[in-house]
Amino acid sequence: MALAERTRSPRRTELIGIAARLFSERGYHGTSMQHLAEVLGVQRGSLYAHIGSKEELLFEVVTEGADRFLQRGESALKLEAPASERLRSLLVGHVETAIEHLDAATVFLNEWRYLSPELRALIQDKRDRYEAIVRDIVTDGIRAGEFRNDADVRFAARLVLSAGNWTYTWYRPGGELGPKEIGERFSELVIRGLQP
Amino acid sequence: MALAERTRSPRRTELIGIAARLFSERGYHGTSMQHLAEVLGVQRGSLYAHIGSKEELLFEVVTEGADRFLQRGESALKLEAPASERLRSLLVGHVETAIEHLDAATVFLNEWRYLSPELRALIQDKRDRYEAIVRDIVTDGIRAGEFRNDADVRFAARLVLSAGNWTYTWYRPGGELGPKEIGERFSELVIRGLQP
DNA sequence: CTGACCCAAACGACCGTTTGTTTGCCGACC
DNA sequence: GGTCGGCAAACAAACGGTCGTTTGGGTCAG
Repeated sequence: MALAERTRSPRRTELIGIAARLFSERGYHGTSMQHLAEVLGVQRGSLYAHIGSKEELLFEVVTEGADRFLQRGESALKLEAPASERLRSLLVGHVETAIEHLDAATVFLNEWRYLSPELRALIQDKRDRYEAIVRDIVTDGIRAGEFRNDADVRFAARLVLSAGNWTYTWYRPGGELGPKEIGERFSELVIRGLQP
Repeated sequence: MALAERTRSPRRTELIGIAARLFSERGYHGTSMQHLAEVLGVQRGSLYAHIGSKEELLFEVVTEGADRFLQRGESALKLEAPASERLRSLLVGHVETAIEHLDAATVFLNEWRYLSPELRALIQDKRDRYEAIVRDIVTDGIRAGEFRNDADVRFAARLVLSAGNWTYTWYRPGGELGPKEIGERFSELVIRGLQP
């Protein structure tokens, strides 16, 4: 059976969701097919009716995480607004994505390196595209005079990504601040740092 | 043999160094005793002459990483200087530590969660102390009027930690910029963001 | 001759994956 | 309306291999 046909199976989708949770909690190598099967309520051999391999499962989860970030990033880039506003939108979207899909985001950020070289390259490509989006926005801001023209674009972009990507390590649901507030505060600090 | 006695054995130290490298490259669960033994040039059972368990090895590496950060942080806190200068010193020291001991730092940041609850609590304590140091410096800066008094201390501290902690994911030795330059640029951006 | 160091072998458990078979449900046809 | 083919889903069992760890005996330098 081709992968594309299996993709729509509800049972398969359910399994991917379970994998996202367990991989984020115990790590990819720390999660066995046995663990996954127990949560799904099935024998471990039965999982192979829905997936081709354990790695395929990791790839699905990582891709899901990557695509969410990329989608949000691209819509922030396309906004008709000043660069600082687009940067704010991107950072808020980033934090929201990371928090609303905490499991997939955690696996995307932590476990993608355990993919085989071929699959990892596909993800690396999406990471590169995302980082390019951030750099483009910062560059626009410098050109428009919104940001200091001596700002180092690559460092500014990395500060933004660092702030967003570390969130999943300390955020726990039910805190006093929602995703949006967190993103707003981060972006305010970062944008102030970039202003002339 | 007590743990304290074994600690000074050169062979054991060598093993811990190998563990730092392999755990950082392949993850804790992705590294087997077999892998470690091969690099040391020994049968895997022989490793147990030097350590009590695989987890003890992880604990040693994580502790090494944690202590390095904590030591640098404490010396930055004690500096006789304005808060902005101490914050700069801390961030530079953080990045330097992360880069100079990239393996131990990576394991400390990534793999500590796989420790058993008892050992993990010991590390969590060090993490808390480190975060408290950052918060203290920011609070001092606000009190002294160096930083905006509407700055959110916890968010500022987290931005600093995020910037520092994400470094290991993208830094590769031999780049154009050294650890010190990287730390300086980050701290400049952050401190600007905090100024009134 | 004492320790530090290591080997060879084995322990039971678990790993990811494959196989052949069974189950229960579906729409199609008599 | 009843029966039957087909099919997705799951089972039980086994594959060869690896896991972390223990044991007992050997080697060799101080």
